[in-house]
Amino acid sequence: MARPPKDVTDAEVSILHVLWDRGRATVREIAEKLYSGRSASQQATVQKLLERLEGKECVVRSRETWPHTFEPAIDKSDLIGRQLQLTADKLAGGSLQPLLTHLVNAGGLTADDRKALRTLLDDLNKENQRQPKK
Amino acid sequence: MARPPKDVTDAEVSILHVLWDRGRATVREIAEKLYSGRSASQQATVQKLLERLEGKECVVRSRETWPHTFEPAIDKSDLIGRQLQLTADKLAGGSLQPLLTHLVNAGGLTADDRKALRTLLDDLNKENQRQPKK
DNA sequence: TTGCAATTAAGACAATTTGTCTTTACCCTG
DNA sequence: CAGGGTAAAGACAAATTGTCTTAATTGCAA
Repeated sequence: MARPPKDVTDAEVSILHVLWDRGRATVREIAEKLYSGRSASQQATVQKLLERLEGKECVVRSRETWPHTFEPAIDKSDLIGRQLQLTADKLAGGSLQPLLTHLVNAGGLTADDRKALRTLLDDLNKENQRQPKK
Repeated sequence: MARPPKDVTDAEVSILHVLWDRGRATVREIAEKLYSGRSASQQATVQKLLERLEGKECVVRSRETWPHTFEPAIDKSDLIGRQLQLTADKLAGGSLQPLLTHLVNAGGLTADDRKALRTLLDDLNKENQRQPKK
């Protein structure tokens, strides 16, 4: 019945992609980009989606400007992380490790990718030494 | 055709978890496990969810037995992979790499996670050595 | 064999989600 | 102040989701 507040929907993500690209945009600009048109109803759709994104605190609306301008309030990488955690909660008891395993095994990593990953791990370990467990 | 298998809902996943644990189960067993009860309606709910899972080809029903028994038709890791690909499609242009990057450098990993990842990388390197490309 | 209790099948149901659109009120600039 | 563009509010249908009801089947025990 009551579905847990699902994350950001597809249409909303498409809006976010425009904002991530431009940094800031008006309803009209977004509508032109997404629908290659600006009929009243299309703009209203964008307006509604932005309103919902605002409610989810994924965009910030500047009401001082006219027309209002919108900025993303969340990074693409944050959204990726959120989505990954959702997947982990749903399928792996909340642990991200199984996702990692899958990505490394099936992610099509090149030798260079693996090398870079290893370096990253080394850095993380170093950092962890300096700041041991709390 | 090869229409991407539809997404699996939360209630459906909880059914799959039971099946992954037991390997095979009847409606009644699943209902008892999930709802700690076996009222008619609860079993009907499980029945319906299994029917939908069957439609999504996520479980196999054995109609020769009575009552019917059900087996998972998809691994947990397959489902994880499917979900990861969905996330990649939605947020990373279909590439899994950004998800990996995020997992590694966004700090969600424990020391054990990192250790496990390092082992994974070792295995990949070993495998790669057998087929050297210079 | 019959009758019963469990199981299956079919589908009704409300609550929610989602993307879209309509309507109305609002703000600016010419 | 008039008009076009914009915002706000919300209506809308279609689809989803989890649950439940009813009816038809099944296998077993009496």
